[in-house]
Amino acid sequence: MLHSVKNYRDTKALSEIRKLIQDSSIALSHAEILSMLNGLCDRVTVYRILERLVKENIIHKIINVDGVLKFASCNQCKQEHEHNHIHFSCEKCKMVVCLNDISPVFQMPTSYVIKQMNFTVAGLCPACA
Amino acid sequence: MLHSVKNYRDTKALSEIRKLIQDSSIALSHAEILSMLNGLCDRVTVYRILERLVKENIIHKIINVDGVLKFASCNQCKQEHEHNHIHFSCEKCKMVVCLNDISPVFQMPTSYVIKQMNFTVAGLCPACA
DNA sequence: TTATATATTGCAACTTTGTTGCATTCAGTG
DNA sequence: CACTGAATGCAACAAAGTTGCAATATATAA
Ligand SMILES: [Mn+2]
Ligand SMILES: [Mn+2]
Ligand SMILES: [Zn+2]
Ligand SMILES: [Zn+2]
Repeated sequence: MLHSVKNYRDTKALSEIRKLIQDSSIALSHAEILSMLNGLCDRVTVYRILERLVKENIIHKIINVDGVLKFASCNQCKQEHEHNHIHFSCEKCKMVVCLNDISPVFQMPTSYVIKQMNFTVAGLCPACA
Repeated sequence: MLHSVKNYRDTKALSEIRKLIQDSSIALSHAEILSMLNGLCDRVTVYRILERLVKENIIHKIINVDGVLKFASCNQCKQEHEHNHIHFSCEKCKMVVCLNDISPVFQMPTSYVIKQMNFTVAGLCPACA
């Protein structure tokens, strides 16, 4: 399934980055991932691998309220990213976590076509409150 | 009320930027504001004025799904920013609008302290759909 | 009106984040 | 092993945002 559309190749950097994100309980930024890799690959490669993992629906992007981009594993996403859940961002320890089972309910005017959503709530996490 | 805490001064750039944002039906980015000012002031000054207007609860920041930062007038914000409404972002014409009367309903675990929210829905606006 | 204090600005320099082109390397296949 | 093109590293670039400091302009007092 990973190599369905294009002839993707399994590289050391790819599997390492995927493992980092999947094993993390919180969402990670490009900078955090790069430093955790300890020089395994170039920063441009990290950008390209993240872009690829997003395209393959293995991870998803989270834009934080402070503008920092973070990445987390996808849980229910199959054909398309389905991110109707809330992302919580701690203002103190800066961690970002997916609250996969909390989906806000709202009613849009019918004239709008919805393609993606990003719900971010910021404040203090249980550890910092 | 503008000069309550600090001795703020009323400058040409400040009033011009405030007017631009208040007269706009859609949220504006730093770059958009800068170009609309037509060389009235330096780009650093725009950053500083936007920061100040946010601090004074006159405008609020919107982080778009594509990571672009936009600014819009505050409607109901008094002491603190109260942004429980949805921001819609059109993927085609790139406009961002506050849907002030659409507030998502959701239930957070009690262990989290909520300080701010950012709800962005992207897709096609009525004009582009 | 003029003088004064300091808030605000412009400019240069810098950082961070993200992108692109191209030569080189390496994973997958026969 | 040899071949093909996907993946990588590197340099160069662009956009966005920050900081320090000297110069300027606003509010207020004299
Ligand atoms: Mn998520
Ligand atoms: Mn808004
Ligand atoms: Zn925390
Ligand atoms: Zn549109």
